[in-house]
Amino acid sequence: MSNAYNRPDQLSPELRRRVLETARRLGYPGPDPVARSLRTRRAGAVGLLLTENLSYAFRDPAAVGVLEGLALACEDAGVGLHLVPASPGREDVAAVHRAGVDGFVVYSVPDDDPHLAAVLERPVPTVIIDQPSIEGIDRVGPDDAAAVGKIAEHLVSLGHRQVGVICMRLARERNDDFVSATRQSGAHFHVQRTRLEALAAAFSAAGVDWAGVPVVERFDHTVDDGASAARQLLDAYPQITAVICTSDILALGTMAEAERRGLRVPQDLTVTGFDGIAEAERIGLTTVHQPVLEKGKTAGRLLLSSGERSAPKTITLPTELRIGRTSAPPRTVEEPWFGG
Amino acid sequence: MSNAYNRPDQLSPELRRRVLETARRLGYPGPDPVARSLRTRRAGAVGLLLTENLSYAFRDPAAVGVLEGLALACEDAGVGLHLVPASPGREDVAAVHRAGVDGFVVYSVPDDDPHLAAVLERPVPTVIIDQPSIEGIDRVGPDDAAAVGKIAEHLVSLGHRQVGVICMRLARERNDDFVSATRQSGAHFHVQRTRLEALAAAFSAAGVDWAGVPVVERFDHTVDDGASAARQLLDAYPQITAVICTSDILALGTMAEAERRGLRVPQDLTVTGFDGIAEAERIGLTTVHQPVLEKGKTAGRLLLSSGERSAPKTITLPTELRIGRTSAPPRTVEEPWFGG
DNA sequence: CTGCTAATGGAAACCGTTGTCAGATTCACC
DNA sequence: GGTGAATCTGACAACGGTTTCCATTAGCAG
Repeated sequence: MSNAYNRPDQLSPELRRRVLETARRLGYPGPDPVARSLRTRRAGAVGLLLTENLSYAFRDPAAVGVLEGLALACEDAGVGLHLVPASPGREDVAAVHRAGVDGFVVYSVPDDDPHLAAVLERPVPTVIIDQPSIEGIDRVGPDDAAAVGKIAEHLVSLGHRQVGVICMRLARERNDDFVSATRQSGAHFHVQRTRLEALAAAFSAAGVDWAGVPVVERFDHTVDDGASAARQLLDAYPQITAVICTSDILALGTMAEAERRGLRVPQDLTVTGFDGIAEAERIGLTTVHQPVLEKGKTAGRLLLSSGERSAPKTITLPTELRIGRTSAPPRTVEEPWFGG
Repeated sequence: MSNAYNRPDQLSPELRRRVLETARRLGYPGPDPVARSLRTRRAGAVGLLLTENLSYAFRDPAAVGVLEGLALACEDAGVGLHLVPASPGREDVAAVHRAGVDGFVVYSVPDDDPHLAAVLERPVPTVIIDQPSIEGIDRVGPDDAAAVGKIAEHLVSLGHRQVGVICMRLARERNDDFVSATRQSGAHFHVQRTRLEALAAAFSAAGVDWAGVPVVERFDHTVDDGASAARQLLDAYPQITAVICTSDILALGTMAEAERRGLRVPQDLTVTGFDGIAEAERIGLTTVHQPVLEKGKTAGRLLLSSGERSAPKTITLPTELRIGRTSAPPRTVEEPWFGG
């Protein structure tokens, strides 16, 4: 029976025809995939864990890009992609236990995420995209420190010394406010922490006191949140000449807020992003581009090829500084030799 | 053992503790999800079949919206979403057979799709989004005929009589060209066929000979393909005053081509779309909006609630004509009473 | 101390497939 | 007719859980 379905070459065409005919007549719907998976020990699917409200995940072009790349890799290999239901709110780790998959791709979760812990307990290979970085686990991501360093250098060389930062969520607890030094250094999102550290290093090297640089955090990752963060930042620190955002989405919000205030970009305010999404490119945002589609694809391939490999692998993807129309030297407020 | 994990109340805490302790010591990774699924006859996942290159699926905001809605419904119910690998090219129906799922959502496939046939053979509930429409199978979709009728009425009332149509793929065989009457009426994509029929009915009623209305088809659904279709259409029929597109993506391409030609929209050319994606709204495209997120969510809920129900259900979602800045009365070429 | 009931632990059946293996049948060929 | 290869048949043991069922024990009352 099994042979008729799975190994047509092992038996005569006539017999195969007869078997299949009889099966059809008896209303047999074909081998049960679950039973088959149990026996063959292959589920034919890859799990994807992203601890983010799915709405946001699908609304962020960078996330969609990763998803697309991963789906492509799965499609190539003929395996399914299983989206694990894991909202940030619910602690429902059961979904991770229940997922019949051959491996997991984990996309950008905090290092103390319970779902992640549940994934790592399972005896299947795992690849992490972006964060966290865990000893012994495959990881794919950009070199965040270097990437952010490029942005910082660019701004420093333009002459910016009074800057502000808008970043994404740093921990699982919501904090839509300014960020303290301890929260910065204790951030559970490795990527955001690294980016802040890289900024701190670069600006400190340029003689800027990092402790005096305001950092605003937003839990949700939307354009509107970017705008409200920019408002909060500029209300408190109007002297700022450049706003550094750790994502393009937040930067788009900052642009909107700048327009609302009548600030011209880049003459009155420089704005930078991160990711290099299409929308950013269209409006000429200065940003660091990272290959999101490649990121997903690489993670998928890495996962599907594990088993041939023993040592854990870390793949660092290239990034590229894209200087657009939203960065320029700061407007020098005090220029007595111009004034009357 | 099973009780220790799943029914803590059925045994003494002491025993439970001892069992779990021993399990941990032996390196037991918890119950195997596949074996569990086999016994309980619940996979805890919903399959999604979309016979479209995944790249395009993720690039089309309407498709992403559906996906998002479906994912939300699954998240609510705590079940996974299993993307079945099924490119239009490969006839690899095995992936459908291999998917361990409790039901399928089928999104916009041709009525002769082999993957769809494979899904229907499986003894699990199925919900179809958009197309095809199959007797006895749950379906969720807009009232395409009525929706397109609104567009047609709008254009007719504006005075357009010389129109052209750009539509999506009508069959699994590629045809990036004008569409014959037989191909129109024999289209395997129910939605596209219905839309064309509705246009034919509306314009015929307005005294326009439908046989003389050119229809251009594109296999791939991208902005570039929309542009090339518009070029083909306008090269052959420069007298056209309005281009009706069966999707916003194609309409965006048409807008681009119009600009390339130096045609002002809407003064020189009226362009309409279908779907109501964000990008269309932003530029003020005249289109019919359909609630794509709701579509996915409704399909998911319908599928997950089947079993409580016996009679197949068809849910028709509301659509709304959104008149934007891309439609206006045609430029009257011969206006002798105005001329000198 | 006996008898009954309730709680609990352990054993066995079952889910539906695949893989193996022994035995039966067919067929060709010497 | 005998031999060997090729093909087919049928039985059976996993795979790793869940569920049912039964035996054992504990608790308690008479």
